[in-house]
Amino acid sequence: MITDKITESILYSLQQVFQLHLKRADIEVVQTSSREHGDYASNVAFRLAKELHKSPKEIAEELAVSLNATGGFKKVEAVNGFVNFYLDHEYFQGIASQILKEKAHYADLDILKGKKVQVEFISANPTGPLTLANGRGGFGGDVLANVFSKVGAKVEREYYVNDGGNQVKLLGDSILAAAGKLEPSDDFYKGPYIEEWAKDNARAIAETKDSFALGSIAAAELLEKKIKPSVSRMGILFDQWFSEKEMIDRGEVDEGIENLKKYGHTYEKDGALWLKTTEKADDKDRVIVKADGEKTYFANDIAYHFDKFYKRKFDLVVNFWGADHHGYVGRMMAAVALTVGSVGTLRIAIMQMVRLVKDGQEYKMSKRKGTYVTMDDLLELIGGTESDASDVARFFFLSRSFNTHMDFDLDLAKERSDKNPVFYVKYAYARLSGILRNAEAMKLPKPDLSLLVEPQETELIEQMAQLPQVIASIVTFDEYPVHFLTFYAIDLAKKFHVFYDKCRVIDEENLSLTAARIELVRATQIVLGIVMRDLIGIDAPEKM
RNA sequence: GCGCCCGUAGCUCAGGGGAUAGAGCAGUAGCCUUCUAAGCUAUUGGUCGUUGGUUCGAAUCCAACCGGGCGCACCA
Repeated sequence: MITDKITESILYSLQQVFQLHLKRADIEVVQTSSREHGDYASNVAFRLAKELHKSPKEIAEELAVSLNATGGFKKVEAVNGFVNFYLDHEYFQGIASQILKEKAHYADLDILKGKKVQVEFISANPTGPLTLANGRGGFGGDVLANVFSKVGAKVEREYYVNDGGNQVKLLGDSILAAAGKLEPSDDFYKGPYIEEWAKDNARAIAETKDSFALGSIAAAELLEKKIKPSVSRMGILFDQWFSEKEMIDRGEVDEGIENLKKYGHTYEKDGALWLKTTEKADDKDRVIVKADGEKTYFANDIAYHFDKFYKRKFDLVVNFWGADHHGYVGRMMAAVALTVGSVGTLRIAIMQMVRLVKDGQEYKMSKRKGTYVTMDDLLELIGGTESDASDVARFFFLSRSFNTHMDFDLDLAKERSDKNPVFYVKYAYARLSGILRNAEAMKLPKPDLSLLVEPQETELIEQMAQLPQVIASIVTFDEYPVHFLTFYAIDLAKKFHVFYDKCRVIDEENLSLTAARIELVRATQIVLGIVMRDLIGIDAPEKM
């Protein structure tokens, strides 16, 4: 990457001018926000002012002299203590030919090369349809998995199906209540799908002995007929649907508890079995076997994570959880820290809540009360083809940081097809493709990229040169900011639209320039294609 | 009470110690005999919740406070 090259040059000059031997990590080089400060800049002079007993201004100026002599840049300038680097056209032309050569492998990195990585997301209880909150986690997890692949990991997408706990019994009770065989309760799930199922399955209700068994039948059906189709509509393909119930039946929970006991991580108190999570920074110890002999959900979850790390040997596991479960993070991390050690790493990404706004008012969602908006509702509301609707939703959810409490305006969802920037990006791709179609039949000379010297051309290439950095920061930053991708896509589309406006590509009078610009268009199509299809996961249309 | 997250343009949101704080939408004024105007250009709009602190430099880091969301089970 270019920043590495600049860093090396700075290190060399520091050695020459000040006899300073620093490490790469000590030097910061960033892309400038404005062209008048060059292409890249470093603040190294500020950092060294104290140590060298000189003003940043002086240091920067001396460095600039040295860098101009030795660095191989078009120009290096010292401005008020900043050292600004100007790159020459050859650098940008080089990036363009690199993209043309590497094609879909452009910006492939090896940060997680060969690592076995799992992303577990959505994992909504099979007691009802997917909601908007599931949409946020769904798209986020799917895209993070894409990014992991791009940096060399072997990735698996997993949906944890909670089909073994009390919520299944609750589902059974809810159905019995809907069928009039049980007193209704506030705790029960409500919603049209409960009523429907109760009506369509009178026989099963009559014949099935207990509510857990009944709930199991309903849960299995909800999973197949509601959840899986929604997931597929969202364009998500899971490698694994991991059943909690089957894990329990295999005896993994009992095995896990025995191991916890064996290694001294537990103790008994008040008739219950406790895990010493406080040893790993949890607020309090947690019960894993209740006084009545029942295992807690936490016990199952520990076994589940044993399965991930010991049975399936993932190096890195990322769980996507809603903010309403953030209180659970401490004990889960503690349990893994206590038992997994350096075998693997667990990371938990927390999605903040999605707040629905309807007619300017907050619309309260509750699965229990049956007031919620499903992913299917949303996709239908957005309209258009199924794949368009999914792309709009995907792009919208991915345009916010996970930390942001999102407002989702349902009234706007309908119009969003015109206003969502996803179409801006798609239009850029369609334009690129159109130009290439129009040029297909032309007889062009061998392209000479050194003809690409217009500022719009350089800026377009520079934007493409950023992609590796963007991808690297997503996997490096703690919160996995996949929303960088949608912002990047918009920026790239913008640079292209500007180029399109200022630089005519197909020009019968100037075939050599046409040939060079066609190459640039090809490169842009490659990069935008990577971002849209391989990373964000939306369709890149050749025509609109 | 304790913990996590948020407070930035009229609205929805970016901004992970640097130069003049940005984008989309909304508003205003322009640009189609030329590769797709789903586009481009110009422009209006800000006490970055408040007050202190750290720093050469703070929207960004720290502390306190004010607002808002979500959690604090031998539920899942």
